[in-house]
Amino acid sequence: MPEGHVIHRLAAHLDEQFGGRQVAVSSPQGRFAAAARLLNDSRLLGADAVGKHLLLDFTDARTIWVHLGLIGRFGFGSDAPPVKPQTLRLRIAAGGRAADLRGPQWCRLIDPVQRAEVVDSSGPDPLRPDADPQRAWRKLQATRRPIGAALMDQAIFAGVGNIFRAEVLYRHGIDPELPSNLLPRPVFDSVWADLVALMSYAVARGRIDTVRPEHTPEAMRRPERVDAHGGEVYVYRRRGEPCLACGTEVAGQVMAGRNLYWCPACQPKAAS
DNA sequence: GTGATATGCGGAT
DNA sequence: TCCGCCTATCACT
Repeated sequence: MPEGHVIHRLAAHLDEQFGGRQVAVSSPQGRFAAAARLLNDSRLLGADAVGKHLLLDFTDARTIWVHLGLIGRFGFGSDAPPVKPQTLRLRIAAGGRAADLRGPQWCRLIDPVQRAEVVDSSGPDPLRPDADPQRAWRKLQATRRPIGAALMDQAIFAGVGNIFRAEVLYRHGIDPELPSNLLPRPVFDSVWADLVALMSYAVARGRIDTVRPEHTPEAMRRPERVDAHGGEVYVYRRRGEPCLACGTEVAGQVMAGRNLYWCPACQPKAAS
């Protein structure tokens, strides 16, 4: 489920439901049991998101560091006995409500030093008001790696994932193979502003929409047409389908270990 | 039932 | 560049 917008929504929701409250912490699955016992009945001070990292701060300088990975997810419901306890890594409950974490890549108890390391190792996060895009710009200047790979690097663009990578490149007509250090500064500024806008919208709406009104086919406006990832997109997972703007077949290729999609006509190679 | 796939990442090769 | 990991879902037999 997770690009940065999902984590920011989770942080806000957890904060709203459990922030400032004494909470029951458990690990029905057992894999987080020792830490859960330590935290049980203590107070959750707040939840914060940095890129794809979710940080749950408790009293006594204890923090739960959650990274959902590819398949992790939080579910919210009552604190009735869980349906599949064998996969329930972490439950946080108070007032009859529970937040259930399953399948995370990491769920660890960390101290303030480790917490600072998580924050410091992240690049600027377009969803955070304190983000400094200049840090991303400097890193791009120092590498010839394709911009399509750099966008997946959490030390450069924290919170950007495979959907936003494909979509922001498409919306700016950028060839994914373009070396990062050849990206013109005005284009970078525009990409950053677009990430802020697209990701903020995704936080607010709980889905990713990137298609401009003039490119939205009538058939796509119907709710039932909404894609499995939960929104309307130009190229993500549309390999072989016609580009919404020009009709060219959307291309697909693995880059940085993940499937990348783009339109060869709208995102042409730079003339050499 | 089986296998492929998924908005991710670290470690081995 | 490949592999393993964590879990759920969906297209197949």
